[in-house]
Amino acid sequence: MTYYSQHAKVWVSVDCIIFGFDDGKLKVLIGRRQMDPGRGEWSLYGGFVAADEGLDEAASRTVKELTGLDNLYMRQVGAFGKTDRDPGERVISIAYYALINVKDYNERLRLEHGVEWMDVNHLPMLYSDHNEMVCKARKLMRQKLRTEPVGFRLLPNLFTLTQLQRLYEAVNGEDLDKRNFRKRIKEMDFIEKTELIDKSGSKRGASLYRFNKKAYNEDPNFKL
Amino acid sequence: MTYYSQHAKVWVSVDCIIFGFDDGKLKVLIGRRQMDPGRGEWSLYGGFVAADEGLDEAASRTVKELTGLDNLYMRQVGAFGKTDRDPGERVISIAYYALINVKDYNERLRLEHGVEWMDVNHLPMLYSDHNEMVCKARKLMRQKLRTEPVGFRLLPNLFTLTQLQRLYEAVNGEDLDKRNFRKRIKEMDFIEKTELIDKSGSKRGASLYRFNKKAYNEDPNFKL
DNA sequence: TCAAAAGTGTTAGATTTACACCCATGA
DNA sequence: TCATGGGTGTAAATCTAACACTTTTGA
Repeated sequence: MTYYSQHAKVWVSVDCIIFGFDDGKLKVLIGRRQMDPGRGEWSLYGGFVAADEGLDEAASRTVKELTGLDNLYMRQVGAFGKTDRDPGERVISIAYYALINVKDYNERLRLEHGVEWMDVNHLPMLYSDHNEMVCKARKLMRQKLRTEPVGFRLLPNLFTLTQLQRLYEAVNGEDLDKRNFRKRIKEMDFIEKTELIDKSGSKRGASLYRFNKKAYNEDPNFKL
Repeated sequence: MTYYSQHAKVWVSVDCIIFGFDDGKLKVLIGRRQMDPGRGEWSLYGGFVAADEGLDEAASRTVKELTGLDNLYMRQVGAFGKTDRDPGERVISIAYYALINVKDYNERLRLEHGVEWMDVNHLPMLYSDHNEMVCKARKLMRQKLRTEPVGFRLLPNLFTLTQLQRLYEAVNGEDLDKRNFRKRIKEMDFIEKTELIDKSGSKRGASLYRFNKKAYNEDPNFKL
């Protein structure tokens, strides 16, 4: 006790970079900060870590509070701890990113919290070091999407190959060749074609696919 | 103020995974914990983050305290914050890894602190979640070494190609083909051959090379 | 003289990239 | 009937991986 107590305690918060994919663009949920300091500035959504709560827990709770969604794909981005990062007090913040399907986010709930989806390529200045957090989150997320099949978390359960391709284009910031892309998809047996057709995106209609997690676990050979 | 003060404060520490390369093996500095709880257990070296100190700063200070070394290559591994990770009190710890040349570490100083180099593949059980920290640090470090020329930080300024190859073999955990390895090195103009010969490793002697940082910045094409 | 590490090119196979046309349908 | 997005294969180029012998020298 004495050993600990000679040192200072600080506040620790979590900040969440919630990624969504809509209109062919990678987006992030941001809102106007409701409290001082920094009231009115664009900001990520965050919250304090409670005394009896782990960091991952705090992040999940915070995202659920905002979106009502559970069991999301979330990963830690890192700890941000410059002494002057918060203009009010010393607060160390642990950033997390989450992947959600924008359609799963209830519109009313979104408006209640006053947050909106903003194109990650055209973000305004954010409160404190939040732009840095988004930047690092993007890098990690991109790397993850290349090597693990988590991109599906940004799409509906059923999706077309064009949707999937657009997603990867948005994340990597470069166009992909349609034939090469589809060739690679065909090699991954856990991306299953269904009998269903989506007619919303074209007159002809496109086959809907789904990600089969079980099949992936049996033969996890993913690379994009 | 009131906004902050309704939340709990916690202790925040840093823990350092200090990597070295010796005897063909990747090693980590660990020592017996000198304080309760966990006195006597194998542990990483760490310290508390002071109120007026950033996280990176705290990590650098801690490593300097242990090794006397400055300006090391250091990167954050992440925040570890399970509520019960520290048996005494709630402490959130931010892990950092550092790369040092073992020859730069003064032996007397090492003994004074009672730490030793241990093969990263044969670590004992460590205090709290320190094994996890090492594991994550290794992953990040390996990824970094593949894509950026930072491996040199684990070697003397002048090194032979065999030394460099052994380093990469130790980090990646697999043997490399000598000819292919040297072919790749030759393509990178910032790895410069000097006129000097090292006779310590063989009768014939091997050319010594050096990393030219300036040349790298002008044409940063690294891949191993 | 021989053991031990240094140094050096070529080739087959695998992977990656570039590229253009027909199809089905609703408006 | 035509505009729109869906769907399909091949060939060249590049990259990767496998492989063995000669050199130097101190012991």
